[in-house]
Amino acid sequence: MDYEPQEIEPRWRQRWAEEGRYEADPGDEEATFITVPYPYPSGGMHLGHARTYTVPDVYARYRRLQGDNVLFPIGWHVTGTPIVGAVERLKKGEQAQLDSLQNAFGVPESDLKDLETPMGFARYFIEEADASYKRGMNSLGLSIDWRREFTTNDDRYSQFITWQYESLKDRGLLEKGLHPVKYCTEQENPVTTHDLLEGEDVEYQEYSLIRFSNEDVIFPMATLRPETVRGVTNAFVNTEATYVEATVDDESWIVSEEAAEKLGLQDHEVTVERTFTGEEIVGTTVENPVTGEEIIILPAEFVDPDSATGVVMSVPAHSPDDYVALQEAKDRADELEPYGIDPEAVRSIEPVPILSIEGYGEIPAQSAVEDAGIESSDDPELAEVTKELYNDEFHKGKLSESYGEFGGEVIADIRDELREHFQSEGAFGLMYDFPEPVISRAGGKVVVAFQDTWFLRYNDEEWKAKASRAVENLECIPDNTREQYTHTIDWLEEWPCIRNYGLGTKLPWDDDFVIEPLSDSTIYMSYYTVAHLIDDIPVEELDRRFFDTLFYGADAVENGDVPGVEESREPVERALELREEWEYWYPVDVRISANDLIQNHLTFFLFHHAELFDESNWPEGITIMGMGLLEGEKMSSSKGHVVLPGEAIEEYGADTVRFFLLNSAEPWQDFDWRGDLVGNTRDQLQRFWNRAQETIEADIPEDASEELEHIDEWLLSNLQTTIAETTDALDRYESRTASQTAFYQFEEQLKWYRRRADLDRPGAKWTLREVLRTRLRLLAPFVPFMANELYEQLTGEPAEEAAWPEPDPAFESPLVEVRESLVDSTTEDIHDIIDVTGTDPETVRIYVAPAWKHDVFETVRETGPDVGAVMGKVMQDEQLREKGDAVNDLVQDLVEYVRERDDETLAALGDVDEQAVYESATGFFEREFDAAVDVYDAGGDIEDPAGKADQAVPFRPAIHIE
RNA sequence: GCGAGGGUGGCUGAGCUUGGCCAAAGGCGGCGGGCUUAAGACCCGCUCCCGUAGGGGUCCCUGGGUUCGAAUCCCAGCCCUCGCACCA
Repeated sequence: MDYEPQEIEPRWRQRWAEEGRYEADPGDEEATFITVPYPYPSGGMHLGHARTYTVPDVYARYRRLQGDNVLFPIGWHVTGTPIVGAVERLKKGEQAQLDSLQNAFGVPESDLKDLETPMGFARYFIEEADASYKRGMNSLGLSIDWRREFTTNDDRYSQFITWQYESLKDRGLLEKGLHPVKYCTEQENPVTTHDLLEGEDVEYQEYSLIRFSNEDVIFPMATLRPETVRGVTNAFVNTEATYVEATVDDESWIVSEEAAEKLGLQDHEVTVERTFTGEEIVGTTVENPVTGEEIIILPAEFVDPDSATGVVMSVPAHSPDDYVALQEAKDRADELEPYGIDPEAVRSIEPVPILSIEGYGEIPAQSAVEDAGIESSDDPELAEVTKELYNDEFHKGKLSESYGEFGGEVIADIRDELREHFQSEGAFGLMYDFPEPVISRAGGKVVVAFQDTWFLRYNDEEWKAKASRAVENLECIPDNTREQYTHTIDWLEEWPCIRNYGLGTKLPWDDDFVIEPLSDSTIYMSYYTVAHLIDDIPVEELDRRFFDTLFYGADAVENGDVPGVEESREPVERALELREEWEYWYPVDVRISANDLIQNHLTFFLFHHAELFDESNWPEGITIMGMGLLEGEKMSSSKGHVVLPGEAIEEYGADTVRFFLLNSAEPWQDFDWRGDLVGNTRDQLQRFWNRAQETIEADIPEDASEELEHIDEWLLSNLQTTIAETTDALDRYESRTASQTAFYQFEEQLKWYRRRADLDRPGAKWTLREVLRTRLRLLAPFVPFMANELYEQLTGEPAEEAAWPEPDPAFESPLVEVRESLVDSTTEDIHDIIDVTGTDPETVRIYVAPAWKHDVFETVRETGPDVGAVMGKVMQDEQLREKGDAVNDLVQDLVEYVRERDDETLAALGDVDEQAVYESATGFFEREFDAAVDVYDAGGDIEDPAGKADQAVPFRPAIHIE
C-alpha cells in the first residue's frame, strides 16, 4: 500500500469527528487541561498559526497516550476594534485590505459581501473561508473538543466577563482616571493603532513646558530635555504661522493655534482671545522661570507650529540644531532690525553649557558640529549628529553645579526627578504630543487627548505580591522566561482596560465602554469547563450569584464571604452541578502561548488568576512559542507573504506539515518554513511508510521471539533508550528533541542494523515488528494520521487506543551495546586501513589482545585512572615486570581509555569475551570487506606475517590486511 | 544604555546545563557508485588538510585563563538578533 496522505488523512478526520473522539468529560483518570490563546479571526489562518495550535495538540495527544483525560478546547476572540476596523476598511474598498483578503487568504469576490458586518467577518474566518481557522485546525488533525467553542461576543460569555469585572471592582482593583489617548480630531473619537493611516509606530511624548513669561503672559516652550533649562539663550517662533493669545485655565498663554486646540483636549480650560501671526512676537523678551534671565524671541522658518506649543527654546550649547540655527541667525542679524531687534544683541548671544561630557569640547554641540564638518541647517548629517549627542549627553553627561542638588549627577539618573522638582515649583508644565504627524484612516489629524478611562490597578502592591507568588510555583518553559514574568510584574502600572467602541462586553456600569481584548481574556480558560453546558440556561440567569456559586461554591455564597458581596444568598442549583466540571478540570496544566505575550497577556493571566481563584487553581505551567519565518523572512498577511495550511496540506499532507513544524525547532524557537526542507520531510515520512509496509506484510512465525540473536538484542536495547529519551523530552515540551530521537536518531540505528543483520531470519522480522510497534506509538502525537493508520494495519487498533511505551528492563543491556560497539569500531578501523592503503584485501586478520593485557585492564579499572598507582600494583607481578616498557605503555593507554568511560560501560567491558565477539561477527566482516577474516588470540601460537599481533590492546585488536 | 538570546565545518543546524567515546549529529548542497532504456525517485559511500596501516595536523568569533584534558567552564573584547528604555 502506497503512502497517500490525501487518501488516508480524510478517513481519520471523519472517524474522529463521527466518534467525537476528543470530546472530554470528567472521569476517573487524571485531568490534563491544555489551553492556547483563542484565535483572533481578523483574517485567515496561516502556517504561523498552524504551529501555535499544533504544539499543544502534540502535547495533548502525548498525555492521552499516557492515560490522562485531556481537555483541549478552543474559542474565538473577537473583542475590540481590529475586526470592526477591518470591516470598515473593506467597505471603503481600501486596496491594502482587499489585497490581504484576496491575495493572502484567497477570498473570492463573491464572498466579500458576507464580510461587511463585524460578526459576519469573524464568522467567515472562523469557519467559512477556505483559509478559515476551523478548517485549518481540522485539516491538521487537532484533537479539539469542539463542543466548547464560543466567541467573546456571545451573550453568555459577556455575562461571565461582567461577573469578572464586577468582582474586580468590588475588590477595589478598578479605578477611574484621566489618561492620554490617541484622538482623531476629525471623528472626535479615540483611535487605536489599527485605525491609523500614518504614524502607526509613533508613540506620544511627554513634553515639559518651560513657563517663560513676559509680565503676566506665559510663553510655554516645549522640550524633551528639561535639564537644559539653564542653557536657553533665546527662543524661536515661525513668523508665518498663526499664534493665539488664550486664556488657559486662569492664565494668559501665547502658543500656536494648533497647540491651543491640543491643550484644550488635555484637561485645560482654553479660550482663544486673539489671533495673530508669529511675526508679532518676534523681538519680545521673555524671562526664564528658573534663572530669571531675559531672552529674546527670534524668527525661524524651521519651527513647526503643529509640534508641541509652536514656540521653541534654543539651547545652542547642547543641540546641534540650535547651534547651527543660532549661527545662521547671527549671520543674518542685520535682517532682524525691522523686528526692532538690535543686531548686536543677537551677535552677542553665546552658548551656555549646562553639563560636561567626555569626548566633546566645552560646548558639546559646537564640537559635534565642527567635527562632523556641518555648515548649514540643510546638512542631512545634522539629524544624526543631534541624535548621537542627545544619546551621549543623556547617558554620560554630568549636570553642572548651578543645578544645586542635581549638580554633578548623570542626566539619565535625575531627569525625571528634576522635572518633577521644577513642576512642583511651578516653573514647568506638561503637555503631550507626537513627534511626527499621525493621521487616522478617517483622514483626520490625530493628537493626544485626555480621556476618562477605567484602569486595572496592576500597580496595587497586594495584587503584585499575589501575582509574584503565582510565578514562584509556575513551571516556566523554557526556564529563562521566569525572570521576564517577575520583571513584568514589577514594572507593570495601571492598565487602561476599556475602549470606546468595538465588539465584546460592555463595561457593566457604563455601557459607553467596551472591555478591551487583553482584559477580557485573562480567566476565560475557566469558561471552557462549562461552555458546552450553559446554552440552555437563560442569559439573564447567568448572573453574579450564578458565577459566584460556580467558582466559589455553595458555602461561599451562603455565608456571604464572597469578597465584595455582603448579603447571604441562595446558591444556584445548576451552577453547583457545573461546579463539578470546573473542579475536575481546573487548574490549567499548561498554557501554550507566544513569547511576545509575556509582557502583557500572560502576566495579566497570572494576575487575574491570582486574585480571583484559590492558589490550588492557579496556572501550573506556561510554555512559550517562537515565531514563524517563511523562506527566511517574517510571515506577513498584509504583504501576502504567507502559506495557508490548506495549501501546504494539499501539497505535502497534514502529517508532513505537523512533523516539519514540530521537528524543525523547539516550540520556543523561531522556525523557518522552507519548501525544500518540507519536501525532504515528506520524503522521509514516505520512506518510513514504505519500510513499515514491509514489516506489516512480513510473515512472522509464532515462536520468532525465541530466536533473537545478538544484533536483535542490540537494536531492542537501543529501542529502550529511545523510549526513555523521547519521554523525557516530551515531558520538557521539547518536541524537536523528542521527534528527532524517535524518528531520525533511531533511523541511524536501523541503518547499522540492516547492514549488520540477516533480515530474513524470523528473529529479525520479529524485532523489526516490535520496533515498529513501539515507534508508531512514540510518533503518534506528531504524525497521528500515519501512525494510527499503520498501527491499525499492524495490530488491528489505532495507536491512540494503545498506551505510551515504557522501557522494558528485559531488553536493556549495556553488555550487548558494548559488544556491538567493539564490532562497530573494529569495522571502522579496517575501513580506515583499506582507505589509506588503497588496497583490496583478500585476507583480514584480527588479533585480540592476550589475557595478560586484559588483566592489566582489570587492574586499571579497579584502581582508577592513576598511572602511578596502577604501575605500583602491576609491577608486583613478576611476569609483567619482565615485560618492562611494554607494560608501561599499555598502562598509559588504558588509563586514558578508562578515564574517558563511565563505570557502567567499564563494568560491561570487564564482562566481554572479546575474541568471541569478533568471531561471532566474522560473517559480517567477510560480507563487509569481501575477504577472508580470521580472528586470533595475540597471545597464542599464531600466523602473524607482519608482526602486528603485539599492537593489540584490550578492545582495540591489532589488524593486518593482505 | 538596560534586559534576553546568539556567533560551530560551503550553507543550515545540533552539541555547550552534567569538560574527555567531538574532526564535531542530522539535513541541504557537492562528488562517486548502485538501480534504471533514460531522467526523476530510491539505495550505498565520500565530502577540513596531509598520510600506501587504524595515524598526524589544524579547527567550533578573537585574546587570555582554569584543567592531565575545553566547542563545552572562567575573564576580557569584538560582532549579530530581539525586546525595552532613551532620543529634535
